[in-house]
Amino acid sequence: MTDYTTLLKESGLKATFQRMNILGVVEKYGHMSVEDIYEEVAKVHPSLSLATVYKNIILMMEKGVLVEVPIVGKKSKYELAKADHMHLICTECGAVEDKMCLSETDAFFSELSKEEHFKLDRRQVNLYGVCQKCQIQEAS
Amino acid sequence: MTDYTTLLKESGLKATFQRMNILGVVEKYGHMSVEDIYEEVAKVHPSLSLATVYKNIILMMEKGVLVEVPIVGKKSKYELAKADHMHLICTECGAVEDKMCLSETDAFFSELSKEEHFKLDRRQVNLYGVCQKCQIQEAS
DNA sequence: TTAAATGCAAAAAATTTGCAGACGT
DNA sequence: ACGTCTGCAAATTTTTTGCATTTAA
Repeated sequence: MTDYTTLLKESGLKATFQRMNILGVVEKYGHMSVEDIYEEVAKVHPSLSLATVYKNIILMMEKGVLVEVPIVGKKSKYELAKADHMHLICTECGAVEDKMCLSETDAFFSELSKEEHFKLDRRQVNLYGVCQKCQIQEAS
Repeated sequence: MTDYTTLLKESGLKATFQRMNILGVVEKYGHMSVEDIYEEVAKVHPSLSLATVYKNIILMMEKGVLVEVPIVGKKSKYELAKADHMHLICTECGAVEDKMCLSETDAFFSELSKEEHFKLDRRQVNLYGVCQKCQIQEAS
């Protein structure tokens, strides 16, 4: 998906240059903090205001276009809303990688929720550790 | 466990009144934000400084006594370090409930990490939804 | 006794707000 | 043309820091 204009309009938002670019960099890099987004979009739009980034992240989250990924010990990152998935988070380099959710584990979570009379809405699975790249660098 | 003095000393920290009380309220309530902790401990120690709470949370996390629980759309909460577990988080009332990790799902995460050459250190499973109590209130 | 911890106040960082002008539809 | 959005600057909120004093061991 790359048609941000349609995505925004369907969400009841105007397709501004700033919003298109926010979505663009988030899709390109996968997971970005507020600062990350600001710095990256400012490259192509130097007059961008940080306040605009904040306002849009909040707005786009409300509209279900962006999703917050809170991370232990760091600032939250944001990603495009997409099919449920898990995150492998490298505690060395900070990289966040998406992994498909495992249908097996999802089944267990659904079942557990049912037992607990908990109306499950959203799962969040983050695995923290050291990615392959950082392991190799450490070894040398 | 209630012997915070031993816990702190074994972690190389002095057992101050402030620290004992921080651990006390965190254990009592389960999951608390920085502000929560400050307000609660200040009740028994009115001269408490918010800076002291911040400093101690950071220190106790470094020593592995406290653990951060980042939550979508809210400030992080903190809990006592304990056996790995998951969280059921109510998006209505904010309650956080601990649930034992499922050995079945853990096995899948370990296996996935191995496949990905990811050195898994810590799992974080948060299920967001509506707790039974809030469902009942909504119905009425 | 002495290194570590506290509390305060000030600084820094992060986020939010209000509003005038610009822009998308 | 209209209502929304942006950018700015100011206000708030959150978190960190430095330092003089106090405290646990």
